[in-house]
Amino acid sequence: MQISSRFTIAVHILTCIDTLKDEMPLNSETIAGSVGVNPVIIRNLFGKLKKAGLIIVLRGGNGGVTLAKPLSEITLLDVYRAVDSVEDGKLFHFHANPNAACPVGRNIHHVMDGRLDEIQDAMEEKMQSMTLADIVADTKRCIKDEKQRA
Amino acid sequence: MQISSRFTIAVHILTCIDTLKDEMPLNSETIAGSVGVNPVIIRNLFGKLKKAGLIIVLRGGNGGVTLAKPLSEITLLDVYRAVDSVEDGKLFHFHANPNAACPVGRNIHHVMDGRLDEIQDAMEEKMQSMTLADIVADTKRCIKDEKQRA
DNA sequence: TACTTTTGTAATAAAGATTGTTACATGGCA
DNA sequence: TGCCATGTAACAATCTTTATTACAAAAGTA
Repeated sequence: MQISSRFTIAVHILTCIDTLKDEMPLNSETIAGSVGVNPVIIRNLFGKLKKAGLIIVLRGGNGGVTLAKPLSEITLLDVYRAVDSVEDGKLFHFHANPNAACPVGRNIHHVMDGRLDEIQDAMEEKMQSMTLADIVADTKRCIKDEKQRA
Repeated sequence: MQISSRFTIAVHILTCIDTLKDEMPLNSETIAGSVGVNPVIIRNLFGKLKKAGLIIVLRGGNGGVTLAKPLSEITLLDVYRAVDSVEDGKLFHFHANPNAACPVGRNIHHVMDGRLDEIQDAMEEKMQSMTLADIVADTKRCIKDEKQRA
């Protein structure tokens, strides 16, 4: 199955915070409007991103969300891990009951584990090489291009 | 969410075919016994692996399954793709309704798509570098070690 | 203090995928 | 004609995701 949209939504949230901070109040309601989901989904992700130290969230009038660190210090891997994109941090679901009475059944887990980790590492290293600063820079460039065309 | 156990089960199946071919009849029943799932799960995977040209499946008495090509020519990526490990071949689930009325909402998909593809490519390249011959060699070594210890 | 706004979170439901299981038709060989 | 194994349909159980309502808790303001 696919990796949860929590990940792309979280990137969307962080991009909004930096890109729209001078244009509108940044709360779960307005961001939900941009993402196209229920505000509670956003508030739950606020909780995870806050716990990971990526954002600061305040309650009450004039509350809302701000970044806790520079965009250049937030990698896609940080976001991916913050929102529990996969169960227990493991990308692959290994079948649970291989038969220990079979020579293959009792060894396959051990033989595959290292390789599955290598594959996951390759993916996570690529994620670590990309920062939110890259994403936001591209987004702002797109917006500027739109204005020029208009 | 995690990648379906169809992937690890399929690797288990192919490993059984080569490792146990002289020890027992290789049909959905015996392989299901090694994997620890219902034979119908195995038969459904037979269908996908067959369609991908990795195995040959015969019905009737003395039926069962054999490899369609050398293990060294089957990569983990081949198996991963054969069994539809992720929907539409896309690793990431992108939230479906970003708001086109928002500057971020109407650009985020385009900005992220290339990067998500890069991440997926990094993972798939690693998978392509590993063959079933590697897995089976390790498995046979484990089995030999077990016998020495006994 | 009372009011308003916004987060935090529980509870619930609907939809979708995975996995397990039974049942039976189909194909292929003796 | 039997026998055996695959192919597949049909269903159910479980789990995760996503959506939604409701309300308590916190924080600022009049």
